[in-house]
Amino acid sequence: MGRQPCCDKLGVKKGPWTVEEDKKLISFILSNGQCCWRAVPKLAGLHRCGKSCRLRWTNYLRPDLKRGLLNESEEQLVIDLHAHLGNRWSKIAARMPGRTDNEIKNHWNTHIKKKLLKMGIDPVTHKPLQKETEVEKTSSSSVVNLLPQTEEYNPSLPSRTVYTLESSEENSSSKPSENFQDHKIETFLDGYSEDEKLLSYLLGENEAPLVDTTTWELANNGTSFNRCANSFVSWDDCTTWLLDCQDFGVHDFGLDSSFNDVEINIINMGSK
DNA sequence: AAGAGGTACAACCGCCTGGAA
DNA sequence: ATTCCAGGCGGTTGTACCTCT
Repeated sequence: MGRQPCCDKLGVKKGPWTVEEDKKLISFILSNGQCCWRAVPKLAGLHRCGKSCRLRWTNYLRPDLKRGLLNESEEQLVIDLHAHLGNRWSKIAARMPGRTDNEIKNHWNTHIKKKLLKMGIDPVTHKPLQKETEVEKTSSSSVVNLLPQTEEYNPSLPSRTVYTLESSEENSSSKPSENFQDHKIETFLDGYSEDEKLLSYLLGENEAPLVDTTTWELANNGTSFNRCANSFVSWDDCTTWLLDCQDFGVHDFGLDSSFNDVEINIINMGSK
């Protein structure tokens, strides 16, 4: 007996979400909060699987998402977290407010993995690739000095992966030098200090204060829904339709003056 | 200008887990 | 103790977009 599908496959729409569908989903979540995803499509008037709705919300529509490419500091944090946690993207994402597991996973697979390989670092073990190391030994290149010096894994201490990523431009146009190495380490340490707090939670089972006030201050200062200004290119009119929220009920919740209040509402709903 | 190949990322699939009955 | 189910997770796929030739 096979597992029962999460929803009736017949009549369930697949593929990219339309603006109309997004509107419906947002409207529903704002009105009812996040509960019982299986019921959401029906109640929200969507011909989608509940799972699909949850994914769309958590990965794309949530107001606290940052959007846009990960910056250097974030990339570095991902690498460090990955060194400790492996492919546990949700755990990694939990340490990076505003980022989703899917986003981090995609970024890892498309950017970071390649960069590490290019640097002769095994993206799985975070150690120098065997082949590369041997080659480097014989060629006496200084690049070998830039390979990660990951400490022995110790559950009580966060180890550091001491290398930094270099851009492909850097990689292709400049030869490694001592200065370059220093710069890389400096860059890493700069980024690391910001992330020290988060990293301190890495190896313990105690959860970090994942959603801290700063995360939501982001929402409060009006930047959380500006994804169109960053990279949310598919919604040319994203602000327009948000302003049109009154058409689908935001009015009813006294949220028509400011979407930041809506976001705060979501926080409250989520914390219930 | 057009086709081929590469890249980025949204979305889907199927398995796993934990809680409720 | 067992079964069922919703939600969560990680791997993979599909496709739009970009770059190169």
